[in-house]
Amino acid sequence: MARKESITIQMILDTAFEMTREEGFINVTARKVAAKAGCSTQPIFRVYKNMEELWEAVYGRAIAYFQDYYSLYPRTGQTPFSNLGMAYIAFAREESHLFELLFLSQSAGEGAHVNRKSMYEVLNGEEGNVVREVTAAREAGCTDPGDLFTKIWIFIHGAACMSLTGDYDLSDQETRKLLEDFYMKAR
Amino acid sequence: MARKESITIQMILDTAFEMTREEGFINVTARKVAAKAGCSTQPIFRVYKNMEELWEAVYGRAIAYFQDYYSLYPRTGQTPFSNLGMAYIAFAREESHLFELLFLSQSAGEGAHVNRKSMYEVLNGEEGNVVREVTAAREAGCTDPGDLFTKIWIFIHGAACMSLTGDYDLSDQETRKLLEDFYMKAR
DNA sequence: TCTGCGCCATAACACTTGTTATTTTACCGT
DNA sequence: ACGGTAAAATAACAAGTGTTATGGCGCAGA
Repeated sequence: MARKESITIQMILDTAFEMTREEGFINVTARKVAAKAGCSTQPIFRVYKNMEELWEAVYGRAIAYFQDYYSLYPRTGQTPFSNLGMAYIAFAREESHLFELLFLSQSAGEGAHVNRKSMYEVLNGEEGNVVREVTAAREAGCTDPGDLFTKIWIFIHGAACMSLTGDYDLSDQETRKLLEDFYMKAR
Repeated sequence: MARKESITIQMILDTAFEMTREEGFINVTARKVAAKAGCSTQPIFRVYKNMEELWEAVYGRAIAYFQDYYSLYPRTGQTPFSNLGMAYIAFAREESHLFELLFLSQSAGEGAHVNRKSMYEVLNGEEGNVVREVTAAREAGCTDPGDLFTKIWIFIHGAACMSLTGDYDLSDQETRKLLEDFYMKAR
């Protein structure tokens, strides 16, 4: 009946996502994606209405990528909080373009941006999680868990953003010590 | 001898800087600057070799702007650290585009980017400054001042970056309390 | 007043962007 | 084998970028 499709939506999304990882969101243009995928720009606009739709798909893929990254990151710290911090900071260092896209760009869509509140909810579903940790700390007569999580988030977000601009030079060991020390004092 | 200059380098730089403040660095193009300055693009390339040179001038102006902002910010806190934090966070909130340019963009030039170390040096020349504060804390038997400044910087930088994406909703009073509480525990 | 130099505006060039029209090409059903 | 049809390639359009060539025009010196 008709010609068989040779460039799938998966190939295009994979290519665009990989380019976002390596070169940053700003460099994901129709022609560059096409060149890297080894085709013309036409298949892109067959499977996506326009570039914005592709960018949104890349954004969704980035969220999933971070969740995988976080869940697979080795838990070497003594507390859920330090493990979260270690993973978050490492993600900013190793996947700076994805970190920028997810946690630093003021996105156009309303509920699209990943922030403190959405992270709190995500972590709530996790086993041995940070939220339970801060709640337990509250019952032990410490700070309000909401406040504590905010303080925690400010700190690890700060370190992560510094690592993004190359302004964070602490080793993993030093970071772990710093985080655990911070948690003990902050709660 | 010749026609008198009507568009000065000051007019162009002023316009470009104001556009960076309001619309962000990315929107500062030759034609847009010219339109806002009420002239053609020609005067721009008379006083600046190319756009990159103008952007560097804007960057320099942004640094000076931040220094003014910081030095004029009211000192309502009880410690130099909390005053630094209040000013830094307010700057990120009120001048988000300038903050992004100065503290979040990985600049091309080597020594151009403002970071923890350069801030440490700037603050060192200040009266009643943060550096002296952390040094005094050390003599009182507390943490190493370098470490303490790093911790301080991580925290205020984190809050500032959150405020950039609208993910920081604490009032000035709450912020001040948070910072002073953090400093007392961290040192 | 005139002349010439240099400022400024207009227009153009070369390039990149998203997007779309047109044409070629390959496949599946007949 | 052959047509039709959808996919893919080619090419084009409109808009926007930095930058440069061209030409008018206004002001200082004569």
